Amino acid sequence: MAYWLMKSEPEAFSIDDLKARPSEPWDGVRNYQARNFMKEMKKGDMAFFYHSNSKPSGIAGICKVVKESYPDHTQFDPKSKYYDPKSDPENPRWELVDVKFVKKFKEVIPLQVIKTNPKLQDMKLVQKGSRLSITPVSKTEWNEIEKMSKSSGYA
DNA sequence: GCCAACGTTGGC
DNA sequence: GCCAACGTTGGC
Repeated sequence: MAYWLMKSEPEAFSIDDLKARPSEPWDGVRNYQARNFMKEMKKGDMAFFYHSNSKPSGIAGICKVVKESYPDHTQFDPKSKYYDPKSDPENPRWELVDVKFVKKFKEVIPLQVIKTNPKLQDMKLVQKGSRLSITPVSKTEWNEIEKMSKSSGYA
C-alpha cells in the first residue's frame, strides 16, 4: 500500500465537497508526472487531501483510492476547461483515479507548520518550486503528519 | 495581484 | 534538438 498527496484548490473542490459524495473522479490533471503517479496508484492507497491557494494552504484530511486509473473523459469534451484536442481517443493522454473521503482533520495542517517540522524536510511538498499536484509520500512522513493532526494548536 | 519556478510549444 | 516565448501553479 502506498501513500500520496493530492492538491486541490478548495474554491474549485474542497474536502467538504469530497465528503458530500460517495466518490469522486480526480479529473483535470494535465501534467505528465502527476498522471504517471496516478497510473501507479492501487486500490486502497491512501492520500492526503491538500488545499492549495487557500488560507491557510495545507493538509485538510485524508482520502482513499477506490478505483484505479482509467481515461479522463473531460479531455474529449470540447466544453470542458480540461479539453485537450490533441488527445487521441484511441490512445488517451490523460487518466484519473476515483477517490473517496476518509476523514477531515479538525484543523488544516498549514504548509508553514509542515515546513518547520525537521522530519518532513524531504517531502516533495516543501521543496522549493515544487508545483506537482500529485506526489508520493513516505510511510514515515505519513505517520508524522497523522500524529500532527491529532495534536492541536499550531502557533 | 505579484512573481518565481517550472512545463509546454513551436520555429528554426 | 535548441531555446525563446508563453502559459500555469501556487505561495505570499
